[in-house]
Parts: sequence; structure tokens; C-alpha cells
Amino acid sequence: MASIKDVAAAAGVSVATVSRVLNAHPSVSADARSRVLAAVAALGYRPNAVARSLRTDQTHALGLVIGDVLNPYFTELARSVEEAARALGYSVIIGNADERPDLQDHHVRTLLDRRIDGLLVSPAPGDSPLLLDAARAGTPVVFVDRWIPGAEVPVVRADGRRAVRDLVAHLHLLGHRRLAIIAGPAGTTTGSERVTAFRDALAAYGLPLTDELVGHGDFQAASGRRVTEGFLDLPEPPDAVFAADNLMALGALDAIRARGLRMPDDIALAVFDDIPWFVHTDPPITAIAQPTGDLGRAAVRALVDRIEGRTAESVTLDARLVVRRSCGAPAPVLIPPTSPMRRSTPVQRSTP
Amino acid sequence: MASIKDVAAAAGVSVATVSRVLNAHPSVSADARSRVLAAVAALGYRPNAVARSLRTDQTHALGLVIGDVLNPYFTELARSVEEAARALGYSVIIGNADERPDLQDHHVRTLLDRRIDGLLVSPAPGDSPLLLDAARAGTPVVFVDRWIPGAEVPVVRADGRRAVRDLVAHLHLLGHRRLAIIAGPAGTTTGSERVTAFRDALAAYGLPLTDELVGHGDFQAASGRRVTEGFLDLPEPPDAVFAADNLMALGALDAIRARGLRMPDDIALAVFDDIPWFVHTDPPITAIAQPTGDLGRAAVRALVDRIEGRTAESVTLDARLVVRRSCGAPAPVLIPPTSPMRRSTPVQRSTP
DNA sequence: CTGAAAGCGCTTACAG
DNA sequence: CTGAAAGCGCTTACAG
Repeated sequence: MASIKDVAAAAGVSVATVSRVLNAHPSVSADARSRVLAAVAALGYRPNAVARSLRTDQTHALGLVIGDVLNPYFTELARSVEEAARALGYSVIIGNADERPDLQDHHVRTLLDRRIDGLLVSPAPGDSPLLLDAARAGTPVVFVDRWIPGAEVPVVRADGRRAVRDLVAHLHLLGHRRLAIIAGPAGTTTGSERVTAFRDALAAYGLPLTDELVGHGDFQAASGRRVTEGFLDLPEPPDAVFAADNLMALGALDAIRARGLRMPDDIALAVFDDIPWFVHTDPPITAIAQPTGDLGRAAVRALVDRIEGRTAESVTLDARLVVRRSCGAPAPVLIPPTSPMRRSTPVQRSTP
Repeated sequence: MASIKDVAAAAGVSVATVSRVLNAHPSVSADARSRVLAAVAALGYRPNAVARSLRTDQTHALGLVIGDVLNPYFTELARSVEEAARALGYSVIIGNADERPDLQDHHVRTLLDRRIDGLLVSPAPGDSPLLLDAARAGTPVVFVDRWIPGAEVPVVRADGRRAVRDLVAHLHLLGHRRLAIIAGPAGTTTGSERVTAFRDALAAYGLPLTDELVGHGDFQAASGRRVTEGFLDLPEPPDAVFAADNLMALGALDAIRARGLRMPDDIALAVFDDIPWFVHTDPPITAIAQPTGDLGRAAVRALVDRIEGRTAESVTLDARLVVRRSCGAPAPVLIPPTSPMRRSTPVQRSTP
């Protein structure tokens, strides 16, 4: 592969001059510039980004560590992140933690070794000293979706509490009284927050959320199935199940189908995270939709702000309930989104 | 961040010795080794992969350019690719072409600039001189799923012809005679091959595939909807529609649902690429399943063979029909997988 | 406007 | 076994 030396030789100038035209430095004569450009074209020269990064100490790459690539929520997030990053001149390297802290650390380490300019993370369950150390040591880090309390790191996320209240109101109106939740790992914020939101919303109706009605999953499909089977084996199974993410809902559907039960007559189901297929399931599934694209864009903006030396702010967007038929609504109805709530707090007080 | 110099100073040795213990070079005294290790631990030193890459001319990174991250088929592929690559000591950088040749080229260029050790590509429609030039110039390249004829590049893919024949037999048995296909872009092999396979299979039953029954999509959802609406507007709409990928099937479902039609009574639907949600749609959808994980693993094996100087072979695996109820089967039936066919051809004659 | 030179953080023959 | 030195491909003060 041609190097800058080859270009310099072909153009009859020094490598410094080649570098200058490549980097649009003003002080280059028109003549030199055109000879360099001609040589570049003739040789099909492309600057070696590795060498450039070593010299400039920037890679123009962002790391994105997500919980699970098989989760459509995260792929939609990844897509918007890449798009926003590209618009700002950065590329993104995705690491799939597969919901495993060890795999997450593997990716964080690899990304750090490769000297990415900044890190976007949706932390897997468990604590990650590695990640926190990196942030403390000065690597620009931003949390998306999930976050680790106490870290001096901006957080970009959706607050689902209002939507969960709307969901519980919907379930209550339809006569469901015995409500269960398939929770995510307690070691993640989304794992615990969604349970808390659900419990609080139930309390407003005087409904308790007993331990037997809180199943502990890991955000992946198999756990949703296992937990749902446990619910169905209860002496008194729940009327309605709320899955804290779409993959656990997939597992729940498997379990419900395997028992020959029918939704919503035998059991109702609602899900955190809306995906395109929920319109076409049997029955269509009531879900809480996050503004995923907006989250990705806001997260990139915050991270690039940090990278480029500006202050970054935490961002909290609103989620909303999308009513379909899986809980017993008579017909597909869309609760219109309320005026989008949007709170921003400076990073110093970034614990939302 | 601590550099190798800092470690050397802390350990009281030269940077050469530090480098040797880091790279497990045999000729280092036990004493030096332990002092270096202690210094590494004390400083939390991590070698700079950028500098190492510049020096060794290898990044231990693989590029993977896929058609669309929002397509569950590609994310499953990406997952198995990353897993297999990790087991061999490589990390993978995913580029999402979003089915656009220009975006594909952007990612190929970026990956090449970053000097990835090899490239796994499922080419977007249209020809990519950039990609072909890179392969010709010696960058290890392997095609997965889709490929470009005439290139001296190994191809790892599934052959769906037998499964398509099984599908047509299934449709014919159920009485469907007017069959349509939502094709992918003609500029991709999977776009054209699936139409050919379908046409050939129909011909065996004396059924023609007229132009009005071949809709041209782009493998994304919106096109599936548009094409399906066209089919439904025909004076004589088809009895059954075969979508060449799962996202176009999603669009087809949208169109069918919007007209208030019912599957399979009003119209049958079958899809290339099986995904977990197809068990739970209304009705469950008959699909052709690829051995996606195997494809990803075989592709990595082939690419790493090339990178490490061994010869790589093209691999063709078999796809299989999974019958559900969307075409009118009375009950869920699984056609047992036949003995897995597996053909391998040396790369020299890699045009499968 | 231009070039020689230093240096980014590593690895690796070479000499001892 | 160990270290001094060269060099990977760039960028960027510095001097002219």
C-alpha cells in the first residue's frame, strides 16, 4: 500500500507538504497542491489512520457497548448512534456484552486499548471497576439507557414512570388485579427502576406487588420463559404480566403458547420497549415505547461534547404507552403522546 | 496514560525488556519479568494497540459490513461472527450499509483506512469497485450471504433452492396457484437467486411467474409494503406471496393488515429468513431458515485462514423450510431437517 | 510557501 | 538475557 513517502516522491515534494494538502493546511502553493493531488489519485493513496492516530492521539472512533445485539431496542439505538456519529465525523465500534459483565469488560478493555475517543455504554449487570476507572482517569464516557449511580458520567435515558402508571391504569380499568412483572437484573438501573415504577403505580390502586409476583430475568428470552412458567405454576397465577424488555416478552409468549393459554383471556401481557413486530403478534401487544432514535442522538451529542472539551449534560426523555390488544382492550387504540417532557441536568448533578 | 517507557523506568529495565515480557518472549530472566509485571500492575499499564498495530502491521480487527442492522438475520450473523472471531483473537468492527451502496463504500473505506486485517462483506446492491480493488490489491476479503460474481473471493452462503422447492410444493398442495414474490434488489445475488429459485420451482408445476407477480423491493420494510399493495391492487391478486426477506415480510403484513385481509384465507405469506417472532405472529409464519450461526462461523474461519496465509474455501450450506400456518397448513408441522448438505469448493473456483 | 527533523508508542533484528 | 537503535506512517513546530 502506498505511503505518504511514495506520494511525496511522485509529486516531487516533501512528506510535510503532502501532509499539509491532505489536511487542508492553508500555506501550500497551488502548484504543489495540484501535483500532490495528482500523485494521490495516481497512486490511489489513502492515509494510514493508524499512523495518524498515533501521532495525533485521536482515533475519531467512538465505542458503543450494548446489552445485547439480538435485542431490537439496542440495534435501533446502535443505528441512530452510528448515524449521528457519522454526521459529526466519528465512526462507531459496537461491542455486544450479551448481558454478561465479563464480556462487557472484554469489550471495554479492547476499545480502550484501541484508544477510541470516547465510550457510550449501557452497562451490563454488576459493577465494572474497569469502566469506572476509565471514566475517572479521563476517558470521555456517557451512559445510555442504563447507568451506574454515583459515577460522574452524563446519563441519557428515558423515564418510563409515567408510561408505567398509564399502563397500570389501563390494566386496572380492564379489571386486572393480580399483576406480575418479569424484571431485569437488579444490578441494572432499568432492571430495578421498572420494578419500582410498577410497584409504585400499583400502590396507587392499593394493589401490593408480592415477592412471588416479581420474577427475576436477565433481559434475554430464555429467562422470560422460565419466569413465566413459574408464574403459571403458582397456586394463583397472575391475570397480567409485565415484561421489562421485549426479549423476555418473547420468552413469555413461548411459555404462554406452550401451555395452550390465550391472550388476553387467560392472561394479559404488556412489554417495556415497543418493536415493529408487536403490531402483528397474536394478539397485538401493548407496549411502552422509548424515543430510541432521540436517545441515540442525544447520547452522541453528549459524548462528542465531552470529547471536544465542552460540558455535557444528562438528558431524560419521556416514554409512552402504546395500547394494543394483549391486555384486553377492545380495539387498537393509540394513547396520543403527551407534550414531550424533557429535562436536562448539568453533568455535575448527573444523578437523575 | 502510562506508556511502555513509564513501565521500563518503574521496573528499572529497558523498554525492549518490557516489550519482551508483554509478548511472552522466552529470553527474559525471571527477575526482570517479575519486576516488569509488578510495574505493569502498579501503573495499570495497558499497551497502546494503535502503536502496536503501526509497528506490526496488524490490527487483529476484522471488518464486517452487513446489509442492515435492523434486520434480525444480520444481527444474528453479526453475533456469531463476533463470537467466532473473539475465539481466534480478533475483534470485529461492524459497518451497517443500510442497503445503500454509498454507505457500504463509506464503511469499507473507513475500515480499510483503519487497516483491519480482513473484511467480511455481504455486498449491498450495485457494484463496488472499491471493494473489488481492495480484494485485488491483497486485502483478505470473504463474502457472506451475498456475493459478487467474478471476484476471486471465497463465498460463504446458504443455498435456498431446495427449501424454495419444498415451499412451492407446500403451497401447491394447499391449492395456491397464483403465486407472487417480493424480490430483493436485482443487484444482489440473494435478490436475483431467490426469484430464480422460485420461478424454477413454479415451472416444475407448470405455473408461470409473470412480471406482474414479481415485485421489486430493497430488502427493507417499506418496500415490502409498497410491493404488497401493488399486488393487492391487481385485477387478479395473488393467492400467496413469498417475501425474499423478513423485513419486506414485515411491510407485507402491514399492507395486508391495513386492508383488513386475513391470512391465510384471503392471502398466504411465506418468508425467506426465519426469526423468533414468526412463531407468535397471527398466524404463525411459514419461513425458510438459514443456518445463520454456522454461516458466521464458517465465514470467520475462511477469512482468518486467508489472513494467516492459508487457503480459504467457499462454503455452501443448506437452508430448510419451516412450515407454520400462514399458507394454510392445518396445524404447526415441522418438516424435519434433511441430512445437512455441505459442499466445499476451493477458492480458485469459488464461483459457486 | 517549504523541508528537515523530532516524536507519537511500540517491536525487533543486532550486538554484546 | 539485555539494551541501544531503527523504523512503522504520520503531523507539526521550527527555521528559512
